Amino acid sequence: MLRPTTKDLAKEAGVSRATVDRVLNGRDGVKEKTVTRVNEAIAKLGFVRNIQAANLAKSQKYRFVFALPRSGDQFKDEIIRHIEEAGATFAEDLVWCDVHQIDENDPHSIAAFLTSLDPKTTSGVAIMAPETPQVRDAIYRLEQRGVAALPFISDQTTMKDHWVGMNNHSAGATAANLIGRFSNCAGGSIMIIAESMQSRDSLERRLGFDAEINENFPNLRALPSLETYGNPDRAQDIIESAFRNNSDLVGLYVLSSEARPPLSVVQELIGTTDLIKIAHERTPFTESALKSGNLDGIIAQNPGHLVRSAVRKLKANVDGRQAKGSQERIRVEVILRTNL
Amino acid sequence: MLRPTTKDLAKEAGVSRATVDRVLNGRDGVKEKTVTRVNEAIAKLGFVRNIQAANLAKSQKYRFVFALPRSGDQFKDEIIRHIEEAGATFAEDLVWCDVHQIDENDPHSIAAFLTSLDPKTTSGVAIMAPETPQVRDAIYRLEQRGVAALPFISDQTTMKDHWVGMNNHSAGATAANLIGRFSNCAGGSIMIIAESMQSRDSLERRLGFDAEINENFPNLRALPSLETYGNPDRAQDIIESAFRNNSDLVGLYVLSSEARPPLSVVQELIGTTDLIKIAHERTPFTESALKSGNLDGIIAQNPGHLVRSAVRKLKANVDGRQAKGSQERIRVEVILRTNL
DNA sequence: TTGTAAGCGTTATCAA
DNA sequence: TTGATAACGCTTACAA
Repeated sequence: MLRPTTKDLAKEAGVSRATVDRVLNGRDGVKEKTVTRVNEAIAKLGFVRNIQAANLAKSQKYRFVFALPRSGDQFKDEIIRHIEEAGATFAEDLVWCDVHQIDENDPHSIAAFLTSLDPKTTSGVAIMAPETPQVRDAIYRLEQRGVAALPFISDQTTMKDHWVGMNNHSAGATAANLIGRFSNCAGGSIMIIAESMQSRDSLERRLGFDAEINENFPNLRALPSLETYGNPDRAQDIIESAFRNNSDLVGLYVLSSEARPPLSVVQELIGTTDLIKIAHERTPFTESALKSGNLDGIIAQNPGHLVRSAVRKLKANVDGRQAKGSQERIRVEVILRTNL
Repeated sequence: MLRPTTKDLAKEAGVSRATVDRVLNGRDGVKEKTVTRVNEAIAKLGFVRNIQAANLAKSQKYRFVFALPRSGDQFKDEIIRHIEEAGATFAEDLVWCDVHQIDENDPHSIAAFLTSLDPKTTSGVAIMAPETPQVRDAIYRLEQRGVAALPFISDQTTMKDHWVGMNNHSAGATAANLIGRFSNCAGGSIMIIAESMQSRDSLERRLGFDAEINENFPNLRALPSLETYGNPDRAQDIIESAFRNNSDLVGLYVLSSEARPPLSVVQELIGTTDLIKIAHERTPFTESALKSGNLDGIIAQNPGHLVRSAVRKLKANVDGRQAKGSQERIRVEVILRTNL
């Protein structure tokens, strides 16, 4: 039942523990033949290294920075809250988490920030920012310098599936599915409100939404996306005019992560209504809207899970491991009044 | 940035590290005054013990047993699969997981098994079994002997909120909510199929279901629960007769964790239909039923999360810690065709 | 290219 | 009631 140690490996391979360590960590300056012998011993004994002991010896500590947009509302607050909570949870693994605010619309300043990170003090960064050439390059250079980088919530195409966040296509499709099924017998049009359609996330949600509507709900029609650009006056104007011009509305989909600003406008404009309303992310606002019947469903990604998954992935990266499979998939959660 | 160590504590309190260790671990044979001094030093320096180093020194290993019912179908298989996966994930924390099958309907044999567990080889047990006096007592004695015990999926009232599983009242209510909203304009009755209504879990789901229907869907009527007792012939009979006697059916709720047996019977009896069907737990069967339109929604608890949460809670218990809050809440998940 | 020996932060076994 | 001292499994100077 006792796992073999480096001592056992050393004996088996007829070398010292220092040499075993060199092989285990891929350091060079070891004869090819010795490497082979050690590797054979590893295979033969079924050696699994004790990471905790290794960390103890190295006095390894991890400091991770979460780079989040300075703008934002309650969803951002939730994320920050969970970063703090994760800091407490992972403290025993010698992990520290910090939040750094970035200007999401200023790629140069983001790149400058990433460039300024010192591998000596920072083990990794989780980055929530839209994809731009500057940021993409900065991430690349960061990893060259030995700082782990991980796209967070906002996708970066270059990183393939190395990122943390939910499948936005599926999220949009699920919003459409809910509106379609909840409206059942009725036909009509659906208003879609976004902060901006510039980001990949928004596009994917919209694509998923349209695909689902077109495929399964022929009597529903998704209107063009209204973009608020985070401007309350503009939001007021375009939403009001959309209500005027569409008398057959049956549903409303708030596609952006921060649901409060647009939904407040809507609530003020039309008050209670039997319009079916779906929004993203669980926050104090969406939660209470759900309870009061002002919202029919929330499509959410679990903020705690997002943060912990990011920490585990960054840590695995630093340790030179692969993060474990199914745990890291971020679910597209459906939250209704009954499963708050 | 460096955390204080026992060495710092010893210096601060003017004692040796051995004494610090005694105080930290609540061992006795230390003068009251010394204890106070060490505790003051802990508070003053903000000492946080390094569990990894402690485990290394103790050569601490954790062996957890999952006691699962021998009967069961695909949901049980999913659980077992995730126990194996968790075994791999937690291997680096020196955690081993084993599965042991129990006869869920034979409380004496369950109690005997629990009694047979040796604290030397077993750190804790996660128990999935209905509550009975015998099991309750065995759990109590188990904990006296220093083996951590944790009700798993099946609730045990005596353990208060020390268990792992979803809120079954909320789960039932969510099933009702979905059927209610999906059926929208239609009124009628809802068939409810359970394996048995003996267990607390079933009762709570049923209570939640009824509460939601009564409160929010006055035009719907939940029929008495059909109990299959896990017997295919009986299932066939009672389901067939229920279909005969209720011409106004609009929905069907399979309340038990294993949905395949009853749903297979239903599929054979009525084929495709526009009856709204909701079942529990994500398995290959329910997944494919959702895809093919034979099922409208799944109410699920994430099996991987269940297992990992159990491991973390047992481990925290062994370490004499409290498990961390929000991470351990098992969500009532709603799974639709679009967010599989 | 390899080995020796000290050290990481805790616990355990003695002896005092 | 306390304190030395040696582990635990691994890394890391420094020496050979």
